[in-house]
Amino acid sequence: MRGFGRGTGAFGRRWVELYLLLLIAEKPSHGYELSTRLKDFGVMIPGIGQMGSLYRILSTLEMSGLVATDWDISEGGPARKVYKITKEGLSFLEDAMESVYALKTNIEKFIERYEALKKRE
Amino acid sequence: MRGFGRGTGAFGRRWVELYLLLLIAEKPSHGYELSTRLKDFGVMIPGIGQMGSLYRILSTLEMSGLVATDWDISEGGPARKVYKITKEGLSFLEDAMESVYALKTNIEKFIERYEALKKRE
DNA sequence: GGCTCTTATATGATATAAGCATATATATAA
DNA sequence: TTATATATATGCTTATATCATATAAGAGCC
Repeated sequence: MRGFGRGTGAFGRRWVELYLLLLIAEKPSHGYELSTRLKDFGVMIPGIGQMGSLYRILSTLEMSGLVATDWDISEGGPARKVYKITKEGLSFLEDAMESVYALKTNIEKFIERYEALKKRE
Repeated sequence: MRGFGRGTGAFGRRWVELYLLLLIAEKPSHGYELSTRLKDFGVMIPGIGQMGSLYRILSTLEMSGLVATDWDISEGGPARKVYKITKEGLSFLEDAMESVYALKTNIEKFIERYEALKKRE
């Protein structure tokens, strides 16, 4: 059993997809930039330790029509594939927020119960 | 891409392990009972839709020494494999709480940023 | 020019986990 | 005797995560 919050298995794939959708909705970005913006959230996310996974997740988002892409060659250096949110992506995110709120409640319940357990000892 | 909070991919495996450790720490239980106690948390958890996955996760917890088991044949009906937390399990849970608190902060940040995005539109 | 570093995207191979079906078995209720 | 609830467990297939590697542009250095 591996640890938590140390880059392996901290979240599930679905959550990473939501994080990416939010980041892209805030501002269109390319994959490499998204990896650094993800780190700013402060909790390690699975499949992101290695860039390969991130690109694969972005591909699935693109294939399912939640994001669209443009190649940006204006900056010099290697070409950048810039992801932007679609209407479908925004409404998917909106629908998914229900689960995010539920998760928050859930985590709070978890903490509450853990602390009750601690007191009991 | 499948949905969230509908039994598929809502959490990661590592979180399920934590939930199970907390439940078992609160009260020793057998697998079948744990599946119903998990549902009481209100958010669907991956690998738990089907009982098979739950038993496999419990096996890994047992193999790694975080829980110990006893067979209970006192109640009638099929024998029950009762899981109880070990010292190692408790200290693992304690260490992991750091990640749980971080997740809470993280989710709050997510919600905050989503709501800021909504206002901007 | 050749060397290394950072930025940037992507795929191959393998290990782990999730999801679905199924097997086994005891007791109770209809 | 048939069905239902309880109870544990494994086989198989697909999906995901992890690790390694390939490709390539530009920048800085010597």
